[in-house]
Amino acid sequence: MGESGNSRWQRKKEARPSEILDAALMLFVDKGYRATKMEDIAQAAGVTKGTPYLYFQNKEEIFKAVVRETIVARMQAMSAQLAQLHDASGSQLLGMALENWWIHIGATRSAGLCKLMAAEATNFPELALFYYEEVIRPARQLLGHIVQRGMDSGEFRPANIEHVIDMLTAPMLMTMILSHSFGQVPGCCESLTQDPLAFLKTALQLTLQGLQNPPAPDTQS
Amino acid sequence: MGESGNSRWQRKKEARPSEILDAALMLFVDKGYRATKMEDIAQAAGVTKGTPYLYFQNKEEIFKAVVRETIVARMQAMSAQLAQLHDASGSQLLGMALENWWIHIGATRSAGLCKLMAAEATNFPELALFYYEEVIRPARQLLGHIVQRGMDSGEFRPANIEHVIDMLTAPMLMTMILSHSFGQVPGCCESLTQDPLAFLKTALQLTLQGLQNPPAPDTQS
Amino acid sequence: MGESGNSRWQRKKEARPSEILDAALMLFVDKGYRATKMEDIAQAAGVTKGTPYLYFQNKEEIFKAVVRETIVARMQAMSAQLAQLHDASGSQLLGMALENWWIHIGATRSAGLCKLMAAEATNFPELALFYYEEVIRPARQLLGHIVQRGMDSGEFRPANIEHVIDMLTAPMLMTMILSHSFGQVPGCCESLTQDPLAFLKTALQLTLQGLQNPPAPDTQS
Amino acid sequence: MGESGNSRWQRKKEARPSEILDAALMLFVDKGYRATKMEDIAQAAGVTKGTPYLYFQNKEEIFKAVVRETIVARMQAMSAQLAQLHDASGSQLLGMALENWWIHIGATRSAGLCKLMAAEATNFPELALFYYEEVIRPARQLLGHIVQRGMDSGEFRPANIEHVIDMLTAPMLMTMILSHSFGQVPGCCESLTQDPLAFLKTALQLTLQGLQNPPAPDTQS
DNA sequence: GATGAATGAGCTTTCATTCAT
DNA sequence: GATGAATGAAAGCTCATTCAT
Repeated sequence: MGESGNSRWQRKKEARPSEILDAALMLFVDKGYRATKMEDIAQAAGVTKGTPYLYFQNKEEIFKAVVRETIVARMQAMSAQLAQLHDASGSQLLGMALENWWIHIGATRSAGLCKLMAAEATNFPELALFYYEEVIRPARQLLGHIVQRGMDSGEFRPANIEHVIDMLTAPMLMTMILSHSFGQVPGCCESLTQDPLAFLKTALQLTLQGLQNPPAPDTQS
Repeated sequence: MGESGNSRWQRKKEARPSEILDAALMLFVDKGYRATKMEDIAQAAGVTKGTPYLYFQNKEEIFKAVVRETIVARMQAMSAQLAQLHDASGSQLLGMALENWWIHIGATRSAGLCKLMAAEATNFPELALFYYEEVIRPARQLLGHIVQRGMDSGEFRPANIEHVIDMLTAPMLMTMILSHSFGQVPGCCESLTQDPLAFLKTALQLTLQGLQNPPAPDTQS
Repeated sequence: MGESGNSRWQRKKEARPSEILDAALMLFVDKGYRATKMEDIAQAAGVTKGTPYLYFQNKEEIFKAVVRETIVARMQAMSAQLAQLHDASGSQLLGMALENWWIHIGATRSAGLCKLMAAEATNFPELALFYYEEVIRPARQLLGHIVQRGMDSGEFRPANIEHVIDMLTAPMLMTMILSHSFGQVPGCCESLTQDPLAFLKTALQLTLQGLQNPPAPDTQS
Repeated sequence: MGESGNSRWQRKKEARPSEILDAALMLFVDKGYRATKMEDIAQAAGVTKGTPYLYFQNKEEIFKAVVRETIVARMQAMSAQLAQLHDASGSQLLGMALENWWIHIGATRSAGLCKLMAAEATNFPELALFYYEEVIRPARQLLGHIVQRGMDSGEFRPANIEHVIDMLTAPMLMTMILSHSFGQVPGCCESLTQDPLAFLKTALQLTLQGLQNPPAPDTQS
C-alpha cells in the first residue's frame, strides 16, 4: 500500500494472465487438453490453484484464450512482415511468406497449437471455427493471392489454386505437427525433425519447379 | 427359434473384441483418448460398462490394441499390393503406393489414428515408438526405395531422399489429419476436404515434375 | 448316460460342495472374506465361475457353510475322543483335551477359521453367535467341567473357573491365530511358530503348576 | 463471529490427518480393511469423499498410517513407563509391564489394531513385518529381559524363555482380540469380556506361581 | 448339471471448481 | 488479489451374481 514495495511483484501482477496462458500453452501442447490439470497450469505459472480462476472463468476459457492470444500475437507479427509484398516475383514472395511463418510460428511453441487444434477441433467446434477463420483462412488467402498473381503473370502455369495452396502448406503442417508429437519421443526422431527449415526450403523449391516449368507437352492426363 | 432369441447372446464371443475396438477407434479418433469414456466405448459396442474389461485389461490396452489391430490389418492389405512392384517406372510406383495407402488407410477410419497418434504421442511414448517402427518407418522406407531406384536410373534427378519422402508424405498426412479435425466441423470445410484424392494426385504430379525435369540451368539454389 | 462312464467324475459330482467349501476355507483363511473372489474359490475347487451358485445361494452362504461344516466335522471328531474321559486326573484330562483340540483343529486348516471368525465377527453377528454357541461355549464348558471336578476333588485349588478356562484357552488361541497371520509372513517367524505343540504343553504345565500347588500361605490378595 | 462461522472451516488443517486416522482406525478395527469404504472414513471424520486424498495417497497408505501412528504413539507412552524398571522383583516388573500395556493399549481402541493386523497380515506382508519389528518383537524382548533376570537371580526356575513370553502374552492377546470381535456381538459376551483386567491379573499370578514354585518332585514331564 | 459371457452396483481415485480467509 | 482446504461430480475398474446355452 503506498510504497508499492517490490517492483518485481508489481510487474508480475499485470503479467499474471499472460504468464498463465504461457504455462497453459506449453502444457496443453505437450499433454493435450484433458490431460493438463489446472493445478499444473497454476504451478507452471508460479501461482496457486485458485489464481487462474481470478483471470479466467474456467479451463475451457483458458484454452480458448490460449488459442486467441497466441494467434492474435503471432498473426500481428506476421502482418508486419507481409507489408513487404512489393514487387518481388511469386517465387520470392512465397519463400518469404513461408520463412516468416516458420520464424514467427513454426519454430515457436505456437506451432504446437496446430497439433492441439487438430486434436481438439471436434471437441471444441466453435473454437475450431474461430481458428479456421482467424488463422487457416487468412493464411491460405495470402498464399492464394501470391499464386494467382504468379499465374496471371505467366510465372506459374495454370493449376488448381486450392491444391497449390495445400501443396505449399502441407510441408509446414507436417513439420509443425511431427515436431510436437513423434519428434518429442526418443527413438522416433531419426528421420523426422532434423533441420526442418532445410526441408521446408527443399519442399518449396520442388513445388515451385513443378509449378514453373512447362509440363512435358504430352503429360497432362 | 429363427435368428436366436435374446439380443444379449446374438453376437458371438469372438466378435466382441473387434466390436469393442471398432467402437473405440471411432470414439478415440473423434474425441481423443482422454475425452473418451470407457462406458461410451461399451455403449457404442452395444455392451455394458464391465464387458470391455473381459477382453482388455484397461483403457490403455484398448488404445494400444486399436492401434495395433488397425495398423496390422491395414499394413497387411498394403503388403499384398506392394508385391506388384515389378518393372513400372518410379513415377508409376509412387502413384500406386500413394493410391494404395489412400484406399486402404487414408480414406478409412484408420486415417483418424494418425491424428490420434500425433495428439497422444507424448502421452504414450512407448506406443508412439511402436507406431513409428511399425507404420511410419516402413512406409518411409518403401517410398525411399522407389525414389532411390528412380535416381539411380536417371528418372529422377538427385536430391535429399528424406526430404523427397517428406514431400510425398506431407499431402497425405495433411489430408488425413484435416479430414478428421477441422474437416468435421461445419463451416470449416470450404476448401479443406473436397475431393482429397484429386489433391493427392495433383500434389504427386507437382512433386514428380519438380523431381523429373532438370532444373532451369540458371536457377540459383 | 447308462454306462456311468468315468467313475472318477461320478465321485466328483457328489464331492463338489465339499470341494468348494474346502477351497473357500483355504482362501478365506488366507486372504479374508472380502478379498476372496468367488471366481478364485471356483477355480481352486476345479470348477467354473457359475458352479458354486448351483450349491450355495451366494458368497455369504458359502462363508457360513464353511464355518458350519468345518465346525461340525471337527467337533464330531472331538466328541469321539472326549468319550474317553473316564477317571483320569484333572491334569490328565486337560492334557488330553488340549492335545485332541490341537490334533483335530489347531494343527489343521480349521485353525484359520478362528482368525477368520475374529476378523469377521462384527460383520456377521449371527454367524459369530452361531460360532460362539457351537464352538466356543461347548469347548469352554468341557474345560469348565474338568476344572470343576478337579477343584471338587482337591486336585486343584479353588479359583475363578472362567479365568482358568481363559488361561487354558489363551495359548491355543494365540498359537492358532499367529500361525495363520504373522506366522505366514517371511521374517516374522523367528520366535513365533516353532514347535507350537511344545509351547502348548509347557503352557499347560505352567498353568497346572499354578493351579495344583498350594499358594504360598500369604499370597492371595 | 464467536466460534467461527462456517462448519467447513471450524477445524484446522493440522487436525485433519489425525481426525481421518482416528476415523479410519475405528472403522478398520470394526469392519476390517476391505469392508471399510473410503467414503465411510471421510464421513466419520466429518469431511467428504475427496478430502482424505488431500492428506494420504490412498487407502492402503491410510491403513499404514493408522498402524504407524497408533503404534508409535502408544509405544512412546510405554517407553516412558518402562524407564521405571529399577530394582523391583521380576514378578513386580512383569505385573507393571502388563498393566502398562493394558492401560495404554489393551484397554484402548489400539487393541483393535491387533486383531486387524492378524486379520490382514497375509494381505500386507510388508506392513506385517513393520508391525512385527516395531511392536511384537520389542514387547517380547522386554518381557524376555525381565524373565531372564528373574531366572538368573533364582526368582524363577529355569524354563524355555520364549515359551514363558508366549505364556505371558497369550492372555493379553486373547483379551484384546476377543473384546474386538465376539465381545462386540450381543449374546457372545457372557463369559468373555467381563473384567478383563481381573483375568489378566489372575493369569499373571497363575503363570508366576508355576514359574516361581519348584515343581513337585515327582511330576513327570 | 456346468459353463462363462454379460451385467451393473459399488468402490477407489481424480480434478475442476469454489470460497472463507 | 491470492491462497489452498474442501467439495463432489465423474471416471476407471472390480466382482458377485445371473442366465442362455
